[in-house]
Amino acid sequence: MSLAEKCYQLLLRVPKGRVTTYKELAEAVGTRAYRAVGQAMNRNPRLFEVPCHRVVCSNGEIGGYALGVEKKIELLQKEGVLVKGNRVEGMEGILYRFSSQ
DNA sequence: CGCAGTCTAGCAC
DNA sequence: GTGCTAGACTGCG
Repeated sequence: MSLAEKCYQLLLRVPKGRVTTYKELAEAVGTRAYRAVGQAMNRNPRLFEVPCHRVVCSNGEIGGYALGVEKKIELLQKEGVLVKGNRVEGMEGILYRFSSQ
Protein backbone atom coordinates (compact mmCIF):
# COMPACT_ATOMS: atom_id res chain seq x y z
CA MET A 1 0.00 0.00 0.00
CA SER A 2 1.35 3.38 -0.94
CA LEU A 3 1.68 6.38 1.32
CA ALA A 4 -1.25 7.98 -0.41
CA GLU A 5 -3.48 4.99 0.34
CA LYS A 6 -2.51 5.08 4.02
CA CYS A 7 -3.17 8.79 4.12
CA TYR A 8 -6.60 8.26 2.67
CA GLN A 9 -7.46 5.64 5.29
CA LEU A 10 -6.26 7.82 8.15
CA LEU A 11 -8.04 10.78 6.69
CA LEU A 12 -11.30 8.83 6.77
CA ARG A 13 -10.88 8.60 10.56
CA VAL A 14 -10.99 12.37 10.89
CA PRO A 15 -14.48 13.29 12.13
CA LYS A 16 -16.46 16.20 10.77
CA GLY A 17 -15.64 19.54 12.35
CA ARG A 18 -12.05 18.42 13.01
CA VAL A 19 -8.93 18.89 10.92
CA THR A 20 -5.44 17.40 10.72
CA THR A 21 -2.11 18.55 9.37
CA TYR A 22 0.12 17.16 6.66
CA LYS A 23 2.69 16.64 9.38
CA GLU A 24 0.45 14.56 11.66
CA LEU A 25 -0.75 12.63 8.65
CA ALA A 26 2.74 11.90 7.40
CA GLU A 27 3.96 10.93 10.87
CA ALA A 28 0.90 8.70 11.28
CA VAL A 29 1.74 6.81 8.09
CA GLY A 30 5.36 6.54 9.18
CA THR A 31 7.06 8.98 6.84
CA ARG A 32 8.55 12.45 6.82
CA ALA A 33 7.66 13.26 3.28
CA TYR A 34 5.04 15.85 4.16
CA ARG A 35 5.20 17.10 0.63
CA ALA A 36 4.48 13.65 -0.72
CA VAL A 37 1.32 13.60 1.40
CA GLY A 38 0.19 16.90 -0.02
CA GLN A 39 1.05 15.70 -3.48
CA ALA A 40 -1.02 12.56 -2.88
CA MET A 41 -3.93 14.76 -1.86
CA ASN A 42 -3.46 16.98 -4.89
CA ARG A 43 -3.44 13.95 -7.17
CA ASN A 44 -6.26 12.62 -5.04
CA PRO A 45 -8.04 10.00 -7.16
CA ARG A 46 -10.75 9.82 -4.52
CA LEU A 47 -11.43 13.50 -4.02
CA PHE A 48 -15.09 12.77 -3.20
CA GLU A 49 -14.32 9.70 -1.09
CA VAL A 50 -11.56 11.21 1.01
CA PRO A 51 -12.05 14.44 3.01
CA CYS A 52 -8.73 15.89 1.89
CA HIS A 53 -10.13 19.33 2.68
CA ARG A 54 -9.67 18.52 6.38
CA VAL A 55 -5.91 18.61 5.94
CA VAL A 56 -4.15 21.90 6.68
CA CYS A 57 -0.60 23.12 7.27
CA SER A 58 1.03 22.81 10.72
CA ASN A 59 1.02 26.59 11.05
CA GLY A 60 -2.74 26.64 10.61
CA GLU A 61 -2.74 27.80 7.02
CA ILE A 62 -5.17 26.21 4.60
CA GLY A 63 -2.41 25.15 2.24
CA GLY A 64 -4.14 24.23 -0.97
CA TYR A 65 -6.93 22.25 -2.55
CA ALA A 66 -7.45 20.50 -5.85
CA LEU A 67 -10.65 22.49 -6.42
CA GLY A 68 -9.21 25.71 -5.04
CA VAL A 69 -8.50 26.99 -1.54
CA GLU A 70 -11.76 28.93 -1.46
CA LYS A 71 -13.71 25.72 -2.02
CA LYS A 72 -11.74 24.04 0.75
CA ILE A 73 -12.51 26.89 3.15
CA GLU A 74 -16.14 26.75 2.18
CA LEU A 75 -16.34 23.02 2.91
CA LEU A 76 -14.54 23.42 6.24
CA GLN A 77 -16.84 26.22 7.37
CA LYS A 78 -19.80 24.13 6.26
CA GLU A 79 -18.54 21.43 8.63
CA GLY A 80 -18.25 23.86 11.51
CA VAL A 81 -14.59 24.81 11.14
CA LEU A 82 -14.09 28.55 11.30
CA VAL A 83 -11.60 29.81 8.76
CA LYS A 84 -10.17 33.31 8.71
CA GLY A 85 -8.60 34.33 5.43
CA ASN A 86 -6.12 31.59 4.64
CA ARG A 87 -5.95 30.37 8.23
CA VAL A 88 -7.95 27.98 10.39
CA GLU A 89 -9.17 29.64 13.57
CA GLY A 90 -8.41 27.56 16.67
CA MET A 91 -6.93 24.79 14.57
CA GLU A 92 -5.00 23.53 17.58
CA GLY A 93 -8.30 22.96 19.33
CA ILE A 94 -9.93 21.01 16.51
CA LEU A 95 -6.73 19.34 15.39
CA TYR A 96 -7.29 15.59 15.18
CA ARG A 97 -4.30 13.52 16.25
CA PHE A 98 -4.09 9.86 15.22
CA SER A 99 -1.88 9.27 18.23
CA SER A 100 -5.00 9.62 20.36
CA GLN A 101 -6.24 6.32 19.05
C1' DC B 1 13.29 34.65 4.06
C1' DG B 2 15.99 30.72 2.03
C1' DC B 3 17.86 25.89 1.95
C1' DA B 4 17.55 20.96 2.72
C1' DG B 5 14.99 16.42 3.56
C1' DT B 6 11.61 12.95 1.95
C1' DC B 7 8.08 10.61 -1.74
C1' DT B 8 5.56 10.49 -6.01
C1' DA B 9 4.62 11.60 -10.71
C1' DG B 10 5.89 13.39 -15.21
C1' DC B 11 9.24 14.62 -18.86
C1' DA B 12 13.73 13.94 -21.10
C1' DC B 13 17.49 11.03 -22.77
C1' DG C 1 14.05 1.99 -18.22
C1' DT C 2 16.78 5.38 -15.51
C1' DG C 3 17.55 10.20 -14.03
C1' DC C 4 16.14 14.88 -12.95
C1' DT C 5 12.66 18.46 -11.66
C1' DA C 6 8.76 20.18 -9.27
C1' DG C 7 5.02 20.08 -5.81
C1' DA C 8 -1.39 21.08 -1.29
C1' DC C 9 5.01 20.71 3.55
C1' DT C 10 8.11 21.38 7.65
C1' DG C 11 12.13 22.74 10.41
C1' DC C 12 16.38 25.19 11.04
C1' DG C 13 19.70 29.13 10.15
